[in-house]
Amino acid sequence: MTSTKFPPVIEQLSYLKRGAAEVIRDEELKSKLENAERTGKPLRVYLGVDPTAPDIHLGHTVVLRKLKHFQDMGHTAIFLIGDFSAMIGDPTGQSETRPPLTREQVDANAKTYLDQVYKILDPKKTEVRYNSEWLGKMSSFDVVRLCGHYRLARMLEREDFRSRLEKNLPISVHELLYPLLTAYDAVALLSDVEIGATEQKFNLLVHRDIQREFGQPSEVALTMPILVGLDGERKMSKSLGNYVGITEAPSEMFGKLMSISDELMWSYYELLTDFPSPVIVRLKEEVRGGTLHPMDAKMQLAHAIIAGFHGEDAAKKASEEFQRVFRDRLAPEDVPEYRLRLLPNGNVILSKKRGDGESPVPAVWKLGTRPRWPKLLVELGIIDSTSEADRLVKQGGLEIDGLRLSDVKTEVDLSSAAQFVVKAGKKKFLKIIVE
RNA sequence: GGACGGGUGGGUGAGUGGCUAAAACCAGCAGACUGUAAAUCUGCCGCUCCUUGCGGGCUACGGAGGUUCGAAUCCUCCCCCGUCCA
Repeated sequence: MTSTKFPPVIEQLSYLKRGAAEVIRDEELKSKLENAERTGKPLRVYLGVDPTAPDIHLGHTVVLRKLKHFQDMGHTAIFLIGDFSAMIGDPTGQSETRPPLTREQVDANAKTYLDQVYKILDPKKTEVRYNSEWLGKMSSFDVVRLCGHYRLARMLEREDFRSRLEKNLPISVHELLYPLLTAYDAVALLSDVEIGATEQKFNLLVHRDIQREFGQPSEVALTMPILVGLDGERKMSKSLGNYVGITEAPSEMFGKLMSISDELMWSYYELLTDFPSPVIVRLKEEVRGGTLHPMDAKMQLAHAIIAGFHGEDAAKKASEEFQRVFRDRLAPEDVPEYRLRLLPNGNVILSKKRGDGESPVPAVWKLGTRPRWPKLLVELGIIDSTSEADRLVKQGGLEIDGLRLSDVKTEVDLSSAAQFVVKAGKKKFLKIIVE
C-alpha cells in the first residue's frame, strides 16, 4: 500500500504550495495527492503557455518553477504550447485585443521557447504537447457544441471583459472563445492540476467547469503571484522593459537584479529561488536587525538566480564584475570592443566587434578622419540618434578614458592608432580601438 | 441600416485657425545623493545640421484631398472604435 514513489503527502503539500497565491481547492489537491500515493499513479500537471514572444523572462519562470516542483515530487509535468490558441490571442491583462500570430511566428517562437524552458524543467521528464493536436481537429460543430457549455453572463464576469465593457473598449467575439478552447486543453490532457499566474484565475475556473461538463473531475487550479518587474510597480513584461530575460548575459542579469528595491527583493527570493521559506524569513530578520546588509542579501539573491541559469562559476564572475564596476567604479573587465580602421578613401570600417555575443557585422561609414564623438557613437549603434548623443554629452553622461566630455564638438582622431574606453550613461561601456 | 460621440507624441490625455514640436501626468534618459539601490532633487525628453543659439531645416495630431497668408484645429470623402435605436 505504501508506495515509495512519492514523498509523504504532508511534505509534498508544503513543497508544492510554497509561494502559491491560491490553490483551488486545497482539499482537492490533498485528496488527489493521496490518491496518487495509493494508486502509484502520478498526477498530470500542466502549464499552458502562449508562444507569443520568442524570449522568456524571469516573470515566466515563476510558473515554470512551480511546474518543476511537481516534477521534483514525481508527478508528470506537461508543458503545453498553445500554438493554436496563440493564433486567437488571449485578451488577458492587456486591455486591448492582442494581434493574433501567424503559424510561422508561432512555430518559431515555440522552438526557442522550449530551449529556454529546459533550463528549468528536466527535458527527459517533461511531456511537451501542442494544443493544435486537438483544437486543430475540431470541426465548427465541435466548437459550437463546446460553446454551448458556457453562459455569456459568466463569461462577462471576467474582470478584463467587464472593465473593457465599462470603458467602451472593443471586445472581439473570438476573445470569448479563448477560455473555452483552452478549457478543452484540460479535457484533452485529462489534467489533474493546472498551474497559472493569478491573472489566469478566470480561465482556470472555466477550465474546471468545462472539465466537469465533459464528465471529468475538475482539475486543481494552482495560481502563482505575478512577478513584479524591476520598476517595483508593474508586472514584469518585455513591453514595459522592466524584465530580466533568462538568456541574458550573467553580468547583465546581475546588474538588473541589483537595481530592484529592497522590499521587492523578498518576493524575488520567494518566487525565483529555492531557498526554503524559513531561511528567507531569517534573512529578512537579519536585514531588519542590521546584521545583514541589504546589498549583501540582494547579491546573494542575484547570485542564486544566475547560478540557476548559467552555473555557479558564471554567477560568481558576475558578482565579482559587479563589485568591480559599481562598488570600485572601474570599467568592467569584459567590455564590447569595436575595432575601427580608416580606409585610404576616408571611409571608416568596423573590422571587428567583440562581446555582446553579436555576430561581427562589417560596416563602413563615411565619417571622415575626425568625426565628432556623438556621431561616432551613433554610427556604432551605441546611441539611437545624434540628438540623443548630443544630449548625453551636454548632460555630462559621456566619459572617455575616465574623463567627462563636455563639448559636443570634440572630435576623435581616427588617423592614428589609439584606444579609448568609453562610458556612455550609467550602464554602457565599450572600448574603441583604432588600428 | 439610422442617430450621436470619438481617433493627438512610447502611454494616459489637454488643446477647436497663428503665441503649438504641441499643456499636464506616466514611462524613459542624464546629473546630484546613495548601497549602481529605492525614495528624493535638478535637467532633458521628434529628427537633423552646424556658427550649440531663447539658431536653421525637416517631419508630426487616423488616411486622402480642399479652404486659408497660415490648420491638430474649418470643409469633403474614406478608414477605424464606441454608444443608443432597429
